[in-house]
Amino acid sequence: MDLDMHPPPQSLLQPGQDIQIASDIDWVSLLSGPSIFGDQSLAAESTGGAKNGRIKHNRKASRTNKAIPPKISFHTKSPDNILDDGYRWRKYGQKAVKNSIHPRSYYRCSNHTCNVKKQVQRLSKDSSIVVTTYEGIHNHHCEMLMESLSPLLRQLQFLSGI
DNA sequence: CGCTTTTGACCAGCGC
DNA sequence: GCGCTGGTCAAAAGCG
Repeated sequence: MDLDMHPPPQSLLQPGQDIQIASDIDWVSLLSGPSIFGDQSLAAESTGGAKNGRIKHNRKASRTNKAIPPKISFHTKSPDNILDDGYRWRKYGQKAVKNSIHPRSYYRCSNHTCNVKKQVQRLSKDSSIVVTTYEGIHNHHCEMLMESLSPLLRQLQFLSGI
């Protein structure tokens, strides 16, 4: 499998942060299908309809289907909501979610040509755990990321081979 | 001045 | 059909 994705490298984490790939991940389904946290809660790449003439994307396509971009979720033990993964993110929304006292934040890659999104939410059970879900693949490189990515990438490739 | 964050409104999907 | 929910938009405000 080609692991062309860019999870947050550990070397970029702040001291005290403890990154942990979500437990019991089925890597195959994770990389090709719905999120491990449930399609309903985290799926919605292309959403849509129109708002005052605005064109939105087709949400149904993402719910029912098939062409879902890869999603990678991380559990990160950190006091900070923002996991510094080397990329620049622009926040475009925040929502209170059901069954959680913590709001979910929505970010997009600041690179205009890059369509990657991520969602950040704290676990209601354990406020110190931040769940970061990446959706899509960066179509550009980040030097800071690439420098430090190698060790984790090797680990991911190992895991994907299991 | 350009970029980011905040925040309320809007929309579609889903369950009933 | 209606209400709930999650995801997105976009204007305004904030910041360096």
